[in-house]
Amino acid sequence: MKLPLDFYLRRNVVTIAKQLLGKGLFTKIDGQITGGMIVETEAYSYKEKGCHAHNGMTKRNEIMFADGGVAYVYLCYGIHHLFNVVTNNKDIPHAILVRALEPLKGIEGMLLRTNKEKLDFSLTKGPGNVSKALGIQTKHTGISLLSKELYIADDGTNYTNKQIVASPRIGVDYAGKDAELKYRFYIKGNLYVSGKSK
DNA sequence: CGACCGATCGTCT
DNA sequence: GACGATCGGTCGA
Repeated sequence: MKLPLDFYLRRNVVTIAKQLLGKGLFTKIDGQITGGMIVETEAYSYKEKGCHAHNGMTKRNEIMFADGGVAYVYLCYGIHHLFNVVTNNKDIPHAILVRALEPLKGIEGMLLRTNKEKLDFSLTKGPGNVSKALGIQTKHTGISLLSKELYIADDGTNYTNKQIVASPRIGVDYAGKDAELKYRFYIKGNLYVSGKSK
């Protein structure tokens, strides 16, 4: 079952970021489904400096100002396509960066996209790797998360606060004080969470 | 291990 | 013209 639109339209981006843990993120490209379970997310709100939309709308972040339930994909460092979930209602730019998955489906296809020989933790660990493995690119910006090509599924898995770790976000030093916000969430002990042993 | 570095380009100032 | 919501490799201790 795909997550319903209502899921994304709620106000509290932190709540949604936590609830996305355990959900399935999949793409269907050229008839092949690839994807896995979300194990790590980061919340971004226009109210804090870490967020691309903090200083208002630009060409790049325009889609964050749309109603939730769509994808925001942008190019980072000229190399990596980073995938975000847009949440909240029109004109209230919130987004959730998906930082890591546990591979579930189409592993062969994901290995091909990433030029890997066999499955290891690096396949879908880290936001750049997630997008590469699933074939997500900036052209997918604006696509509905209930679409056929790109969607988030709910198999009923929910994690409790006890199983979720909150920590500061990665790579947002430029946000000053807001870099300290514990807006990064991951499933405790999951081996695909970024930043641990390779 | 940790620190550093190169790749690579669209976006914003 | 500078700089990333990154990654993987290399180098030195």
